[in-house]
Amino acid sequence: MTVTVSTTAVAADQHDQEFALLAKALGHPARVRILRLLLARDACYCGEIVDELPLAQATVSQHLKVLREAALIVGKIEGLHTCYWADRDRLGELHQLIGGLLAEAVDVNTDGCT
Amino acid sequence: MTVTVSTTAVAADQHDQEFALLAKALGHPARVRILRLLLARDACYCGEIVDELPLAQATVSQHLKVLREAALIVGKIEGLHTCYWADRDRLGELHQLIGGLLAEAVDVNTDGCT
DNA sequence: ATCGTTGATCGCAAATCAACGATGGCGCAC
DNA sequence: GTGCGCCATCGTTGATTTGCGATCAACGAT
Repeated sequence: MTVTVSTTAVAADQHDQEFALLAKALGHPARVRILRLLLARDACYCGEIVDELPLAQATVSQHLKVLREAALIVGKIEGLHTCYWADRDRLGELHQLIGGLLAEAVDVNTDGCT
Repeated sequence: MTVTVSTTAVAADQHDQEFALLAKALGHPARVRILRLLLARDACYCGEIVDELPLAQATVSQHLKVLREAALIVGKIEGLHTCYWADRDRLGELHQLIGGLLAEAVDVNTDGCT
């Protein structure tokens, strides 16, 4: 087991990695749109998502894959259709990560340059 | 002035655009690291950031540019040095955007597929 | 005026991403 | 079995990103 003494540089790096991974997955409007759609609808079929977006089926599938790899959404084959839904907790993780950043040293914001 | 009636599709698109823009800027570990560094230190010179990262000066400068373009950080030339600091409010915007997403329809999370 | 320092920018190479048509697997209907 | 609809994946194209050395502009010091 690794020592969990403090915010080691290594641990922080992994933090950054995780943060970046999540942020990157949401770094494209189409993917934000898809996630919003899934959050609003609780769950829906891939076809509905394709219908909703001005993109080819292959492209949407690609975006879904990126979101899946970031674990922001889950897909389950259901006979003919594939059902997708958002993992709210996973998005919550990103929310918390940012919250953690914002909490770091909240004090004077005036320019301490000079 | 535009009508602010409801969450128009167009407005939502702009929302997604903004969301993606911010997320994309944070979609690289080095940039997360830089932002963390600036948040922790309130403000610091470019050189210090370069020293802190295992990257060449040109690369760091490039990352700083991306963060600047996303308005997540601010840079001010100060004689020889350039002083950078984080815009906490801007990061807060992303935080809120995610919060807004999470708020959308918080109910049954069981699979409504079948 | 000529350095040395700082940091932004240019230009290049490698890697990755975005979008799409085409293909293929899989399940259902016949 | 054959055919069809759904969707993941492959392969290709063009655009963007990443990382870096080299260069350049601005500035302070000599």
